Amino acid sequence: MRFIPGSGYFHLPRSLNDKLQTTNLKLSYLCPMSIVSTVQQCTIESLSALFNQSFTEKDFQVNQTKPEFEGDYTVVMFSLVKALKLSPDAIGTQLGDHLVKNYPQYFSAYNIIKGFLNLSVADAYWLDLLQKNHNDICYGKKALNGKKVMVEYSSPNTNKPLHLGHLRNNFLGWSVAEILKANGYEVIKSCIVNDRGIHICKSMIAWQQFANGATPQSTGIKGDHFVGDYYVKFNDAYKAEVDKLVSGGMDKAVAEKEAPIMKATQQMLLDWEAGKPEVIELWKKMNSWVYEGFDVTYKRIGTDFDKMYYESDTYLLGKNIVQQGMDKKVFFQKEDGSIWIDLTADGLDEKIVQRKDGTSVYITQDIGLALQKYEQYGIDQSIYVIGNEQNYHMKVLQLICRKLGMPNADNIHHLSYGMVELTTGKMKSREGTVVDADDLVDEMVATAKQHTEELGKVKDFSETELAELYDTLGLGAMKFYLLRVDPKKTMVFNPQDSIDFHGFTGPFIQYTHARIKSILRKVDGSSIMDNSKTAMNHDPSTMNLMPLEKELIIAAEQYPLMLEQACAEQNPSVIANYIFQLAKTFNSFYTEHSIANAESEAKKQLRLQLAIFTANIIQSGMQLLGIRVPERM
RNA sequence: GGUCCGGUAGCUCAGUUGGAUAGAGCAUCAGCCUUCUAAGCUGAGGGUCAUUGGUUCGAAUCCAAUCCGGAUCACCA
Repeated sequence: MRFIPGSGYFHLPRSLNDKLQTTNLKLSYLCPMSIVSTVQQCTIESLSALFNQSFTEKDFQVNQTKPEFEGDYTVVMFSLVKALKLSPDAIGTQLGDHLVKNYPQYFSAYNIIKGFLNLSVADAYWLDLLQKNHNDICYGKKALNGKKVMVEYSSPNTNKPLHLGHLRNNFLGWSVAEILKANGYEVIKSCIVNDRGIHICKSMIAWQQFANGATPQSTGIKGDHFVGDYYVKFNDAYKAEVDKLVSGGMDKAVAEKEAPIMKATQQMLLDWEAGKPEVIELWKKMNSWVYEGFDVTYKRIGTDFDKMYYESDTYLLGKNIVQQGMDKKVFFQKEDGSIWIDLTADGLDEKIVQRKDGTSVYITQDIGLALQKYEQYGIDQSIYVIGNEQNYHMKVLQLICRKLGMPNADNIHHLSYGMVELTTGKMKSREGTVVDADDLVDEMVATAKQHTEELGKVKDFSETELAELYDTLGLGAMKFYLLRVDPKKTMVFNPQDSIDFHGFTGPFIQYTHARIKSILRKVDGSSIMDNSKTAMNHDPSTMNLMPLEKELIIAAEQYPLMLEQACAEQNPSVIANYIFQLAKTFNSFYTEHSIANAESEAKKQLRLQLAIFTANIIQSGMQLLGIRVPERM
């Protein structure tokens, strides 16, 4: 899963070069290799020349040099000591000499401190990199690789509106899909809607009993919230009925089954499965209300899908698979007729795959849908963005698929993300502590409005421009807040932190972008084009990079690697952390050095290129997180 | 109880294919706007990397045990 550096065009083995002639992968090799890979390759070649021994990039470590030492990248000597039978410093001296002598285009100097070989990368290398890439809006992205991936995410229930937990799922799924695209994969974003079942019937029954024909239109309530309200009403009524039965002397467990509203709900589920027209009609009507509401929310938060699956269509899938499993003796039948799989040998339990009444359970549907996805799209990988509470379920799903010998079994991947908790603990719908998605978006946008008005920098904006800016900032803050944390970890949602627009936040990065754009507006665009090459080429003496200039190029150089790492780990937080680091570096640079009024024309062109490079990467990286960046703010 | 995941600064999080004195943001304190947007920059304080032992030139990172927290182990989805 981890990214392995070293796949650039530099010194490709002959066989691989030959391969490139005949495959469509050619383009992905056209991007220049990273400086880390360059250091590795040069080190390998130097070691071979010096000591006549062959090493691979795994035999030694290349790190970025710590700021307190002179140099840019560091080769750690210790792991070579055994093979070469020399002291770390002796190896370092020979290697450093050889590298600087034989690769002057890459290395300008070296020093050795306690077994660490610190290499200074030649300014010419950085300048070349800057000139070649600063204007490339596709910098770091890869050409199509012919692989197809499906990312299933969001997966809402049609009985209640989206909440904070769904937001993490939506942002994560969307972002991972975009990151995969940027790395050359063809991606199908899909969504399975849980639109049937007992929980859906609960809100239907409650509406029948309490609504008196009210609709979202008649009440002015957004459709998903409207239906969600009846789901709550069901639970209130149900609890009241159970309490009444219990106080009448009934056992609680019995009361929970005997409560009239629950019995009515169960009957409704049977009627639904039997296709009873008035139940189907009500179901369609209420679901359509929910979808109207979801559409508004999805559009607002920027979620989209290429393929929708509905559980009402897929819940019967997998039935024939049960029969196949019986034939293959993967499943077995118990005396009561129910069908199971024994996973105890794999450290799990027995798992039911078909009820005694012949109906299929959740996991069976999932097996069927997994196969359908594969057959419909021929996908190479199938990613499920699902909370870690379902780790066990997904493990079982994959295991069953394997045992059934399904061709797609190994392509299933559970992108398991952690729950979002509140500072007060977990969200609990029963205690009313669930943070509603629509409310949260409104609050973030309102906060953006308030901050913007306080600062008063965009007083000339039109109403439309202002509304767009508030959306950009509010949603940017929210998405960044949820995506900056490693997906697999449980995270805490702190309302105060989430509406902070300073520091490690989306608006901080957006602000950096707006500042750059402000400079670029002030500098005549044509002068950039006309003067850049001539000025910079004619004045090499002023081209000695200052520390912050170099630091910024070094950071920018790492973007392609970050994209690969984010893809390999399916982890947008890699990009969030990186872009923040880049923006921070730019802000230090910005404070220290003037761009428009630089010391010389050459420096001005250099810094303009740096600013453009930074803005392009910020824009590109933020786009992969689903965050827009403003021209002004 | 079985399985899995986690424990790093007051708070929220980086850092984990083993590398130099463990980093950010928030909060606290001290500075910086007649010069490209101060939603910014600079600096200070703040750590038993849960605990103990092991592996080795070197451990927050790998291994073992323990403590603490969470998830899961439904004829629910």
